[in-house]
Amino acid sequence: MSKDKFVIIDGNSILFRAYYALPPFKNKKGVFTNAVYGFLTMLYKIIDDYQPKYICVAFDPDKPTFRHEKYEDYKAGRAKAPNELVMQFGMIRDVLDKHNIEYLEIDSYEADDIAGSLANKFKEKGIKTYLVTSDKDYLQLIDKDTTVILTKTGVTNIVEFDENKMEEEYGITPEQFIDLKALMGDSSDNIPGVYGIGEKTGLKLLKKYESLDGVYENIDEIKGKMKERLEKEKSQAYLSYTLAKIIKNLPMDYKLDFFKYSEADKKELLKLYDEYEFRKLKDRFKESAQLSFGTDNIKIKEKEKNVKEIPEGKEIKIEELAKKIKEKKRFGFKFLYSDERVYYSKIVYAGFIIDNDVFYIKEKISESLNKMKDIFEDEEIKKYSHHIKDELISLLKLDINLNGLEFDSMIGKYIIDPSERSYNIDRLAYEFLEIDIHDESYYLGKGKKKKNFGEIEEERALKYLSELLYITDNIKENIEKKLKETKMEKLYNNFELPLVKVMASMEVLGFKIDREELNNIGDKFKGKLEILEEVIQDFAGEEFNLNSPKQLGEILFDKLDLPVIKKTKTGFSTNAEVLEKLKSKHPIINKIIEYRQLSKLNSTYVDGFIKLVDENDGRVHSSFKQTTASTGRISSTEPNLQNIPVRTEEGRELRKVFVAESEDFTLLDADYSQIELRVLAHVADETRLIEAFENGEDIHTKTASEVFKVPMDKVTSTMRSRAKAVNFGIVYGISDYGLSRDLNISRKEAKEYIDNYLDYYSNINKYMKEIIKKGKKDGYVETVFGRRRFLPELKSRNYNVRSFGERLALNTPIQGTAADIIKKAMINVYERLEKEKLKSRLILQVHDELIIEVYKPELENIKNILREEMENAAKLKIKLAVDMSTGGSWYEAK
DNA sequence: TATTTCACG
DNA sequence: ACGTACGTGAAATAT
Repeated sequence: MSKDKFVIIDGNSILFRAYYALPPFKNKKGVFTNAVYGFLTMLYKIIDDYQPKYICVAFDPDKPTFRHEKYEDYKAGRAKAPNELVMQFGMIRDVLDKHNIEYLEIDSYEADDIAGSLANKFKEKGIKTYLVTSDKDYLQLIDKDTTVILTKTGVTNIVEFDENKMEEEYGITPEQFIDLKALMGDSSDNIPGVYGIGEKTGLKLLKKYESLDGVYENIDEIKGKMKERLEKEKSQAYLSYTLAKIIKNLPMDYKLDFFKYSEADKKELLKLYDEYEFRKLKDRFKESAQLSFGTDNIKIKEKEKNVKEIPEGKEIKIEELAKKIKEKKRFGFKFLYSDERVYYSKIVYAGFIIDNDVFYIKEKISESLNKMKDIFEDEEIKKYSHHIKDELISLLKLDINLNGLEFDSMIGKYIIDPSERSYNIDRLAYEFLEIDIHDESYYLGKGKKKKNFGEIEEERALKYLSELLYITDNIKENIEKKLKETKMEKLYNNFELPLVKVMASMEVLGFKIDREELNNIGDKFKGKLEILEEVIQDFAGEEFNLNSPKQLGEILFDKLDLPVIKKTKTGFSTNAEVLEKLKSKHPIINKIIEYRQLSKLNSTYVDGFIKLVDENDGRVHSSFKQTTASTGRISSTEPNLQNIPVRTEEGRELRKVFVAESEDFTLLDADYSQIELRVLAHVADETRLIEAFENGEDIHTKTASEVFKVPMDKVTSTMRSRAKAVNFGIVYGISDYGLSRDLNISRKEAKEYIDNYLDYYSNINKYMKEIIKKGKKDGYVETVFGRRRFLPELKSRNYNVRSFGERLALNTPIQGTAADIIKKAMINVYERLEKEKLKSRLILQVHDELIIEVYKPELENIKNILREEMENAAKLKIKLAVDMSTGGSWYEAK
């Protein structure tokens, strides 16, 4: 029989930790909820993992405690809890009430005294007590029936301390922990301790003399400065002891049963979580969802809570559907697919919504859609959907080129807030309509067992389809209104929506791969890897997995005893930077560097790629994502075509496998020259930089000349490359530390470069200060074209988080504006190729670079078009410049 | 699923 | 005293 468990949580400690560990999110009303959320995830984790029979939460009082009376500087210098956190102390009490969990607060004593006393009182009752906190002071309370659960990092990453673990970690008993505190003090509580004694020395003394008393009884054995200090600060040490000692005998008139954890008041709790917008936590208390389909019609709370059901879809004949659409001239639609990768899937169901009526087709879908070709292609008939890129792709495969795209709820919400984790329809339903629907994974499952829409009950699939269409239809107005209010209508209508078509087109077109060449390169890599592996294991004297950083670390730092440069949270760091520094220490290092590089190229770009070449056309059809990057960039997956190697010759070779379709075609590669620096010059209105660009000067040389204060013709190549790093750094939100690390120079030197730079480009200096101020004031920063990104990090009290926010504030308008510009260029190029009925096609974008597969007879024409559209995509204070080149492969065209 | 490493702009 | 360059995605190992 295992003992009943009693969990006591230090409410203040956990809330504090949660508040600082989590991003500062808030609900729609602007109330911060992060600490409450964090506390609850911890509470639920503890409940799930430990199944306690009894629970109590202890809080600190608002007023001074007996420790303040003993020592007036107790906790002095500690910053007052910010209001955003204080509010949450009240909120968590509400939540605990609804859970029927007891909490205690006792005048003039702290939460740890309550915890200590409770644990002590019930010790003899045959229960096991767990104290949950982020405060190490609690370790003194450990005994055979009392365990401390400490937060490690974040909120729910925890570690258990019992007597054994205590011995292991510190080599002292729990009681001795008080003596340790007396010696070393505690800066967070402003407990003084003895000056000059920290954890290491403290532990050493205790292992020798056992206790504070022991230290003083044997004070003559101790020598030198330490003895002096100990003698001088004796009273302070004993005061510290009293302050650090947790009270264990507060009168507690409670029966154990008082703390018994029973049912929560689900209804009330759900109401509260609705207000706080804790969607995930709600699941815990939802009445268990009816899995049998058909019976779980989701009720909708329309604004004024008149309950209404989502319309059920009706099967319809294509002719009838076409008729309805032609009358209405506007419809929403969505397909459900047989595969996650739409390009490779079949349409299982096609759903339509017209005037809130949902229809579907489930048979002969391709045939039916073909009959609607004229409707889909008619610019005058308006279409909308959620994530319509998928439908554009499957229609393109049927040779249907959709026109009249009016709205995409996924893109709309992305524009409103580009930093969301997901833009799934269930989230939008909740946010805009307060409707709870099941998400896709509810129907399909996830992970390895994930099904597709062809494998689940028809009724369930159709239900999801109806919900999706209904929601999309009904949030359209909300989203469009919001876009108007935030002045992002133009960005949405002129950039994002038309871009969807371009993305779909690139995806369907794909990029031709020379498989033979790819295999050859792969064989070459694999041959070299085998040899390297042997050599390395020879050096190591044993066989081990070279791909395991853990095993490699053990070989390098344990076995070969090389100096440890850096540690990760799990062990030794063995990354390229570290290896670079170890190069001279052992011949194995160079081989490992080489192995790493080749192995990366081989696994990611050879083996990974071969799997993704389409058997039918020999091309890779990467999937482009328009709602992933918070800055407005697009991204590419399966395969990622935006990170094909180029920086090393060995990697660059891989670009030889990216070829034009046939002898009749060639590749045209065009990239913007220094687009981010040009954008910087524009937004900062930095005349000196603008002039440098206008004069066609080499921008890095120019920067070097100013930073190092030498004439342009005296700039060395080292100076230029360092200046280049400064230029990049400025765009990223520079710090002397980052620059010094990057250039392998001292921090002082790095700071000098930056100061010189900002001194010369004074408007950039001004801009940097202003954009941060603006971001703080408005809560967001924006690009030249009005794309916004919210930066709650700027208001964080955590220095690191705040600094991160400041760098984002600097970088986002620059990276984002550049993204806006190339998006516009893509749209214009695409539309021109279409309008002029050219055979050449835009097939790829890599952030500042476009690749067109050109029909050779059109080459000169295309070059002109591309240059024209790219250079005129935006009118900045500086002209945009484009470099172009052509070739049969990407390798040659660069 | 998280962590580490490394490919790109 | 602290601990940082901005934005992504994929593969491999460890948990």
